[in-house]
Amino acid sequence: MEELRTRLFERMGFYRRQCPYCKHYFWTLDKGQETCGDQPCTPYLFIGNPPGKFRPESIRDVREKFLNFFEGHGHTRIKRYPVVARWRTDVYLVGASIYDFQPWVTEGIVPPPANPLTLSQPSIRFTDIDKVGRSGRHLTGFEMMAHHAFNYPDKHVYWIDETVGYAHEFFTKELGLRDDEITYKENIWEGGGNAGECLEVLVGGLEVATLVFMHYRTVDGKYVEMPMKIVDTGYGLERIYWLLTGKPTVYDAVFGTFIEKLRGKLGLPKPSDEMLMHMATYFGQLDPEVTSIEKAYEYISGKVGMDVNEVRSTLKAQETLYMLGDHGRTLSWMMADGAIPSNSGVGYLGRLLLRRMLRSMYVVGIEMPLTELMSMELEFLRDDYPEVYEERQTIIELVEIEEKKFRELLRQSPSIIDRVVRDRERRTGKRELTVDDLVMLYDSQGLPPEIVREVASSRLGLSVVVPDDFYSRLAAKYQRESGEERPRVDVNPVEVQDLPQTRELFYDNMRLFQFTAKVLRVIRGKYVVLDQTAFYPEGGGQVADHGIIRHSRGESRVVDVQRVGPVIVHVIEGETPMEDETIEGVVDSTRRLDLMRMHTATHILLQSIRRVLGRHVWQAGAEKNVPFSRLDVTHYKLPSRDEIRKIEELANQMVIANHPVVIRWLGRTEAESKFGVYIYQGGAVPGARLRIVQVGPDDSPYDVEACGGMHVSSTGEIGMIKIVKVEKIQEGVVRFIFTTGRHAINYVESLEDSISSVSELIGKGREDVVKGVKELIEETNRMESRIRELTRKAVKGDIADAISREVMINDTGFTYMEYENEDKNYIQEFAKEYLGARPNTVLLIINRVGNGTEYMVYLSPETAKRINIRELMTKINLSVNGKGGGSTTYGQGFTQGKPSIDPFINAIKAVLQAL
RNA sequence: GGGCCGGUAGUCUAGCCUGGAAGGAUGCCCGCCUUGCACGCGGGAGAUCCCGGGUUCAAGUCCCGGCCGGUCCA
Repeated sequence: MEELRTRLFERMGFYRRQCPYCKHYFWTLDKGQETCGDQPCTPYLFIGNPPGKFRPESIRDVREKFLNFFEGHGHTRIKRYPVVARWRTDVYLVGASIYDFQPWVTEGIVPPPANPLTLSQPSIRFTDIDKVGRSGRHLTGFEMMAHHAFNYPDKHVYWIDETVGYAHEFFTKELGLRDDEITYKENIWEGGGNAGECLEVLVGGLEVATLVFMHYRTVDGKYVEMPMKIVDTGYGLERIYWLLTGKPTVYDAVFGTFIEKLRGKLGLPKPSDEMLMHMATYFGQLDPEVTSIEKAYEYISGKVGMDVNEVRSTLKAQETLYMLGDHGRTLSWMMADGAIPSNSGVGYLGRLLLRRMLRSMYVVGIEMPLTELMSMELEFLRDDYPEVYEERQTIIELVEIEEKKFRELLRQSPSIIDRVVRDRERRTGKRELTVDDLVMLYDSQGLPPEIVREVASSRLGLSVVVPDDFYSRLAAKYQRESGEERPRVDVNPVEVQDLPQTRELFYDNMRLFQFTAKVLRVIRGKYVVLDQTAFYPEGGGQVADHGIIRHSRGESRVVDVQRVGPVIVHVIEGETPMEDETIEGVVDSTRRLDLMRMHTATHILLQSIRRVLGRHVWQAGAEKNVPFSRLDVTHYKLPSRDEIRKIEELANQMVIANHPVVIRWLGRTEAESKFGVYIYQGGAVPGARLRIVQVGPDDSPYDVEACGGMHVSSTGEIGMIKIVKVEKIQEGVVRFIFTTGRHAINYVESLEDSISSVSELIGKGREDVVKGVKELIEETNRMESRIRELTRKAVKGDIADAISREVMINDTGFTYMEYENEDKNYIQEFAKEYLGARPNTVLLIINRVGNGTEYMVYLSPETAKRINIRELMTKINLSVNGKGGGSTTYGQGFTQGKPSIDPFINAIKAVLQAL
């Protein structure tokens, strides 16, 4: 790596040194400085002794100071992006400000919203989640303040000299630090397929900013110079604020008032600043793994001269408070952006945070409901993130649902654990829980080992050893790569890669249903590629067009249309056209117009759902098909009947209003800044220019999305939007099945038909069907109880019958009943009653079914002590050539044909006589 | 997207490994006790054992498929 010499360093006379510990080179004005100034080589120097002259009253002061400074230096301030990265397919969350511009801006395909620009981007990283609350400086959520400059070959903005100059000026002039308090450490930065040299800005042992000079692409592990040179800086807002306050930890600086308020409510002990300082330096420098926590407590206990147990309990509680502050904020950010806790996707990351919070609260014994804690957190966040506070109702409701699930899990945990213990005991004879059991409990039930240990010892008197590396053992279980997507059509891209891109006539005219084209290729007599087509290929959730292709040999039916590489492939049935000939294509226009109605209706419906249910609603998938379409959205519970009605009303108001549907192509950056990332409902859309579909007039559009689909030109064409069914397809995702136009009419008519049929069947007028069905059900109930009564009478009659036949053999009674196709339940009831009345009797029941005979023998428990029913059954089996067996009081067998009852009777009598 | 666990009266749950008449708790109904209520005691009703197929003389239990719920990981 080349040394990063800049004008600033030369002008001011910085020294370049190498750190003896980490071997990194660094620049400093402090002649006596030996180490690089970063953890773990240099201890914190600022705690209790903040550098600089600027003393911010709140974190907002720092943010404003930064943004104002760069605005004053020719940067345009832009709005922050959401934390949920819907414009990207490769990540769920924004982890840095540069994520906002990847890959389209960084690849040079679209221009940035401004150049240079500055912003403060809330970012989320889960990589150091285990250290949050403990290390004193790690957070899952932080704001990355940044200034970016995008240098093109033909347009240079600025590069290293200016960037380092700005940084130094900001820290010295704005924050009032001394020149020699700042160290610049050289390093290499890599990520997201790009790389570049970087300078880490260190103050008082803390990294407060990173200045990245991105100008390589990583290809096969090698660096390839790229045409663009990007200044990618990241200033840690929370860290800088921490530095300027000199508080023991970043959490005290950022979440201080929240934590103290919470501590007050919970009545938890407050650790001394000295304790916190030792904790922060210890954990800060050693970057400990989970295993060395106990040592840390001993070390701190020695340092402050306090009992280790007291230190442990105080600091554990403190860690939890810290972690709650951080996780709560990250969770609020995510949920306000529509990440609903669930078992998959970005929702799982939300649940992970929630579960961690609940688990820690349980371990420390905090009994406050998480909803209450989150309400406090949201009040705390109110001034900095008003847009998050806006969504508090949804957030609290989501937390409540997850908390309920957790409590339910806790409630059931004793019986779940008990079952596993007994299972283990049966298998190995030992009353214990192995590590495998703990893994299984966590993996399949979500029961964390901390809770299992607690429950096992208090409820089952079992001590459980949880290994220190529990969670990493678990991680080892999951090392597998994901499968790739299966192609939708059996044509390999290689087979068509030499062909020119198919001209897409449907984008020129969405109502072009007849066209002529040249056949470029026919593959295996089944797949046809044309030079141009009006057939819409499956995409954006809209299914493919159908129709016919007329050619010299006759007609082919088009049954599917798919994109393969640069071309559109028509899947045909029937006669095959010849290559190079000119054909006539005819799109099934009725079907296509139906699909256009469905597609525009999907946009209207999505917007209506969002307006009724809330801004957390995002499209999670859709299929526009006939006769029914479906739209999956993120929502945390099944909408009520009332909400569904409101959605339907709102959607149909748009239909009736007959608004125009405007389609235009816009540059990506322009579209984003005009309409926001809401436009990415169908997922990330590639390309520099986006096809923007706007429903409603320009002055007040109802819905705007980036979409490649086919649409009607005014909403009135849809005719009607009818929601057919609403179901929860997975945690956090609700599916709306709906229909439009003539299919909606058909649907309503079929409902009418059903009502008519019911009305006819029950012989009541259409207005009285509900009442009529109610009456029928009541009638059925009455009849059921009547049947029960009659059965009881029949049983009594049969009992009398059987008693009259009963004989005594060796002081034991014997009798029998013979039935034809009798109900098993009836036989059981009879036998139960009979033996209740006459316990000393052996009861034989024969039931003739189909072309065979079932035979049953019943004994009371008393009689069963004298007679072994299995032996008895064996004898009967032999005498009638049947099969059967039984338990102690009940035997059951079956034989083909219908032998007389005598062999059954004789076999039993023989056994009784032999007693 | 993948793995694992589960589905038994209105509710909660045992039984499943090792097939043999589906048990308990709670709630409900009736009675006793009580001035009344609560408690207590006695009795009663309440289950297509998620659905479908298979194996078996016999399936809640074993096997296969599906549906639904939970959970962990990506």
